[in-house]
Amino acid sequence: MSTAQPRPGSKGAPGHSARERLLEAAVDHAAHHGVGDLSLRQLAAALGTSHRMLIYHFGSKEALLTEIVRTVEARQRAQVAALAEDVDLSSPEALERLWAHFADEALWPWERLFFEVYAQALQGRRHAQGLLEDAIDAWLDPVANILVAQGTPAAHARDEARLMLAVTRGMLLDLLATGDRAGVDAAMRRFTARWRAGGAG
Amino acid sequence: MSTAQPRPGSKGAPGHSARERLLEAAVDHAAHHGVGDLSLRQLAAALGTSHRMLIYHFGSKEALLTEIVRTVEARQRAQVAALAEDVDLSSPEALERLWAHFADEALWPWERLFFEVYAQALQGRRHAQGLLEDAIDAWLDPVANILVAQGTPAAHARDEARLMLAVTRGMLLDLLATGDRAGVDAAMRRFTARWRAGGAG
DNA sequence: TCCCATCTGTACCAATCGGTACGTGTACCA
DNA sequence: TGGTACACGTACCGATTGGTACAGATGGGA
Repeated sequence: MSTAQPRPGSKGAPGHSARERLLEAAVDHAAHHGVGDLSLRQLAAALGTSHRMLIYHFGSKEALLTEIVRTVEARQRAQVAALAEDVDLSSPEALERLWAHFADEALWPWERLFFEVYAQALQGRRHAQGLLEDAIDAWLDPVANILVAQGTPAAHARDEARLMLAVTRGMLLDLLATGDRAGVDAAMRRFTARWRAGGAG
Repeated sequence: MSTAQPRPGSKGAPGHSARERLLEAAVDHAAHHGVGDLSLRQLAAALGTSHRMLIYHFGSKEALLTEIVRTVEARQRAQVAALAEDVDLSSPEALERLWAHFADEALWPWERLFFEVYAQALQGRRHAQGLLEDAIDAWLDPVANILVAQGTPAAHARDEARLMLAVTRGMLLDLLATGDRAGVDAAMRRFTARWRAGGAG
């Protein structure tokens, strides 16, 4: 059964190859159903293909999971870069604006997936290690730059960035568990207000 | 359909029943090997028994996992209660003392397990839901009490507790991923120092 | 002594898993 | 026209899974 998708075998459009279409759909499925109890057959059925095709295009389940993790990671990084351009970093409300972005309910499936893969990586699962390596380090410089633009002395910027990262992720864990946006926002305000008052220390 | 569940505790020594001994060993095994790819046979082999016994004592794999989660949760809560008694809450170094406790490498396996189960709960896994319900709420009052003893106005205590919880968990995520105790401690110091300076706001 | 409840292991079951063998259809190139 | 490389599905494989059937222990009360 061929779907109504564009050229299945066209070599001229590598950006829309069958493999890339499958990967995109697989990542989306992973975001909404998790990756912990994923089987090739279930995934293939959800994508309208057979598990044989997943093996064919990705080699193995492990390789497919690795690719999914890499894709999620790349999207996250692209998002940070985009945010750094969209938001006026020197604005006093920049931090609130950034938090409002990450707390948006539309991103929850992706954040759930992030924490799930993160936890799997902490337990030594091979396919998740890629995310673990960059989970902290890749964020420190971009966040530090934002903080410097906010007036933080460069000498403390990386420590402050590490703190900011921890606060954001801890708050997201709370938000995803409770769904209590108002309560989490109130707690976050305690942090940003104090940060702005004594940030130059 | 359903096997006849043996009611535990009918014996005279419930504290040392075979079931409790198995559960304790299973929890310990879960802390060191994770719970994501756990099979009854592998677990039974590690505990020196057969998977038949795990089914016999706990009814099903799902029920065993639920019990493991409940045990981990109970231990955590007992730990908080013990800490609140051990540490002089009005001491200026109380927060540092508490953080030093949670950051201790001996607890890392338990914290890895906590985050793994937490993430599974966020993905809807039934056996993990118990932990999710109390992951935030059960901690707010104890932590708020500590903060009040530190001088935080009661009006802000719960918001501050929520923030403190998020910072601690975010920092633990960093620590478990990087193992960089010094770096994480430095970031944490940025938080506690500012908290002490402007905590009464 | 017999009985019954608790506990444990062996052998087995159907289901599902990741992965493979093999045949087919199709688009492009010569 | 024939060839070839890719894309795809059906049917199957051995291994492993959670769970069950059943047979043996063991020990305390009658």
